Amino acid sequence: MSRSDPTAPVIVWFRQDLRLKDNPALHHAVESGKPVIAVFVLDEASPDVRIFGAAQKWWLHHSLEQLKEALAKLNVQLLLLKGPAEAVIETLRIDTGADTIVWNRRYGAGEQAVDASIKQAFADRGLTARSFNGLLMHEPARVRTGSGTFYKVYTPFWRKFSAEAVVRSPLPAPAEIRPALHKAASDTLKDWALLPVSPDWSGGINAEWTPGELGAEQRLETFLNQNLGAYNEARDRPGPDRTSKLSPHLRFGEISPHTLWQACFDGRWAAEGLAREVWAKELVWREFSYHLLHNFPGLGESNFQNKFDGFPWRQDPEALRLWQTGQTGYPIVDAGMRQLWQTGWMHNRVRMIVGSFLVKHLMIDWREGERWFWDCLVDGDPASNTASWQWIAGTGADAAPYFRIFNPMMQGGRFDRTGEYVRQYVPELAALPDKHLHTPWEAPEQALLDAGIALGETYPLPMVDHKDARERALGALNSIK
DNA sequence: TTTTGAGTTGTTCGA
DNA sequence: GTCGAACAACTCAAA
Repeated sequence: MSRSDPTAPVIVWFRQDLRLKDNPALHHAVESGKPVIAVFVLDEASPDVRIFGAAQKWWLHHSLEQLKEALAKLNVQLLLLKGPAEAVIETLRIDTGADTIVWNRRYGAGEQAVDASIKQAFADRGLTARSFNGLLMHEPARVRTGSGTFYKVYTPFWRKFSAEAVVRSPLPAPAEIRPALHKAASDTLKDWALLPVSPDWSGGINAEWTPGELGAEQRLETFLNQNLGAYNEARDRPGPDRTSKLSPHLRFGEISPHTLWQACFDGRWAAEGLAREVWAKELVWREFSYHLLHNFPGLGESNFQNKFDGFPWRQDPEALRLWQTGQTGYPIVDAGMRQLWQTGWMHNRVRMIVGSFLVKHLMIDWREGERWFWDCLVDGDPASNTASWQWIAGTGADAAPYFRIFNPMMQGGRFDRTGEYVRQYVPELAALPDKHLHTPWEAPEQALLDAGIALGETYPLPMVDHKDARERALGALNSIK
């Protein structure tokens, strides 16, 4: 049992929970009546800890700025410290005389090892370290099948999740916080240089997003008012985008899944039951990804199905580069990759199309795709990104059947029929009529001329033939059966 | 223990 | 154009 000195401060360690509302660790600290120290640690030094991708760093900068401001209004300074978390926290503990630390749990293997080590260090000194669940609606270790194993298939996981319905009401933001008096030093955001310079590629991202708790709430409100009602039918079309676009806010914990779950079933917003259920299922997909990550810690590095360990991935840096830069010659693929580059985000339907293209058409290792997404996505999530790449690659849990190879022309025609999406992100094709937009290489010469397109010059020819690539992939997949 | 039904998101081919 | 079957066989999860 730990002693508790009411005058000794409590450290609130912010991580993937950059918010004041529905923050269990913060809530607990405030309720304890102890003086509060708020800290965020930029840890790029502990072993096996995932380092933020470039787009996430942009987001993190702005999100921390918002959190810092919100805490300042409550007279609390957000300390910014850089270094291996265990050493940083230990120094902070000594400098401030804190006898307690609280945080909301995270689920990557390296991150959990750091947390366990800090917990132990506090316990060894008779001090208190308490963790809470703030990132997920369920604990990944707690949801179990009838036989006590973890779920590997989504649908039964979903059934179990909905049956248990353990979702709690969100906690309020603290009205006031008792700040701790201390002399601990803090870095500034500028010191961390999280924003891109020379070149500053953040213009498109800046225009698209408003990081921070307030931005998250606004995004949610817009979604509930405008798009929840037709979510089930509209969410699959990338242009115009009718998804919630809450993923980066969730990734940084600016809004809690409990808050979203409650909003999803709140009768104040008009929606059919089906629309609510479809959106709820998306929220639970995120939970499922964390369930997989927790129970299979190598999710980001190793094939979930180890029979893929012998798969003949191709090394092809030039093909990878064409995919990354949106120069494959398949308009829907290129539109997606350019949306990613410009805005730090890609519509989910298009993520599947470009993922399938990289893995099946180009036969490039899904880990290359995961890495690129991780660097470019503002919502790059250690669980969702890895689980989804494994899913599309067919290496994952509940994998797509091997013969499910997306046809970019067909997908484009079905989900971007009027070409709104392709025209926005591949403007060099904008003047092409709808019927040729997803197959410019089949357009009559005159149509190309009229549209000002010279294939191979102003827009590339397809880098691979669909039929050939499909057969190659099927053959390779056949070889590892 | 054994059995049984089912499994996010697709494509192609031939009638 | 639309439709249904074929594309494999396997693993999972619950009964």
